[in-house]
Amino acid sequence: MLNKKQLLAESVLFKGLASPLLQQVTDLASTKKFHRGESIFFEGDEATGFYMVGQGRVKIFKMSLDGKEQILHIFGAGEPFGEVPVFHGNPFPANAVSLEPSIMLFFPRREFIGLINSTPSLALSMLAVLSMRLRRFAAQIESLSLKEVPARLVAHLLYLTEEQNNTGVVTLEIPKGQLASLLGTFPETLSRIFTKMSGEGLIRVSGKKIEILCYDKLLEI
Amino acid sequence: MLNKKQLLAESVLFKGLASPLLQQVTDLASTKKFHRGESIFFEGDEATGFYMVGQGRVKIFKMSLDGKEQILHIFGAGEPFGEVPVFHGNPFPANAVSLEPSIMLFFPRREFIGLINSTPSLALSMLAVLSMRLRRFAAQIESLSLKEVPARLVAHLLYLTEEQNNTGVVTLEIPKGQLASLLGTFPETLSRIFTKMSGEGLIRVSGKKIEILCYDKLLEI
DNA sequence: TGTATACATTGATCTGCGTCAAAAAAAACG
DNA sequence: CGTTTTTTTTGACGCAGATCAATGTATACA
Repeated sequence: MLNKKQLLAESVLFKGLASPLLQQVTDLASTKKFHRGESIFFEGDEATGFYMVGQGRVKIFKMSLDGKEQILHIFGAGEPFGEVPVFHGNPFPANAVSLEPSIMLFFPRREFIGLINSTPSLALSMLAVLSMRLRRFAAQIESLSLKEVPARLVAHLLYLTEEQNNTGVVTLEIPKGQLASLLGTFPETLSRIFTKMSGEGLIRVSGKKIEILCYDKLLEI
Repeated sequence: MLNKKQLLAESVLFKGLASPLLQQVTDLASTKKFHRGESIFFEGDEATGFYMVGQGRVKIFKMSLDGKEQILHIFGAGEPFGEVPVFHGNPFPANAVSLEPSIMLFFPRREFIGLINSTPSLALSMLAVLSMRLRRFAAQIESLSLKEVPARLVAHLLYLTEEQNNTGVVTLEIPKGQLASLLGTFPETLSRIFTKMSGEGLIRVSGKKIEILCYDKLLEI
């Protein structure tokens, strides 16, 4: 089972909230299970509230007419998603599917806005979350239009090393095909780049483990 | 001269604010003039507050090491910019330069946060603004990675037609080279696409005026 | 443990568009 | 107005990476 209150207390959004308020938030959230590959919402759906990952992972993505997808985010436990339409009333701007068996918390729009109205610190947390996302998006746009694919891959690997605060070995938490979509390219291209970089002795790939061999050379890309 | 209070009263951010509060906001904002091409802030600068366009236009953009630029936004009168770092404390994530002789209003961070703390409706307006931007960014990312340049141009033209709620003739408010950067491409490429589409009888270009000749065919792209 | 499904790699080909160069057109400005 | 500066257009060329097709390798699930 999932300890809702503890999860919420540790999330960016509700961290530092006074205990009675936290209880209020906890009561507000309903939970729902999703299995791997199941859709949570679609682009264009009316948004009656937003979600937070309780357990598992979600992928947020856009889709073109001919079925190509571009991943916008991948979120894990404690991260809110689908909050954007809550504040301007439009429908969801992208799709969400569960990447694995997951539990999602759902916060109904109207009640949540009420809560924000009476809790300035919550409003500020939410502003911080949205600001951080805008930052990431700006970086992603920069990346897509100013860098070529190898550079995007390197940036992502370095980002992962930092996130997994570690020793030169990063673990991909998504299949390589999905990573390709996240980087705005295709599985074939990504695969070729992996082999090329391995050949040059920059990295060593084995399954989902990637070893960073030559940190300096990577930075040059 | 610029009527600060009236401008603010009509801006998305402060619209609907009670008069005494509006006065408070007005007093908070200092004004500064910029001439065409002048920088307002740089990526990486510490952010002590945010801005709003009083008069003129700003371009918000990222720059690669070798000098290529990708425009993220172009803002006109009444639109706030540089608000993102206010809420998470990091430096500015992009550059801002004035596109023409402009007047900018500046809101110091600390005081503004204080104001939000005591004005829930202001917090909600700000949340709405940030949400809208996230939406646009998501669309831009989709566009960059899933569509080719002609499709991006068409999308932009249709967006302009709507914004200028009019009769099949849109006016570009920026030079074509800048438009290229906004679309994530280069002046040469954009120029070629314009000639091609003119040749096909889809549009008619003369200077900054673009006439939409065949609405339906454009939609197919 | 075998079989089905998803994921990954490799090769061959094609093309959109970035890049360099240079001229023409338009706009800015004294 | 004429001159300078900026913007736009045209041409030739090359390459990163998308696309098609086929095979090899993990992973799931009965």
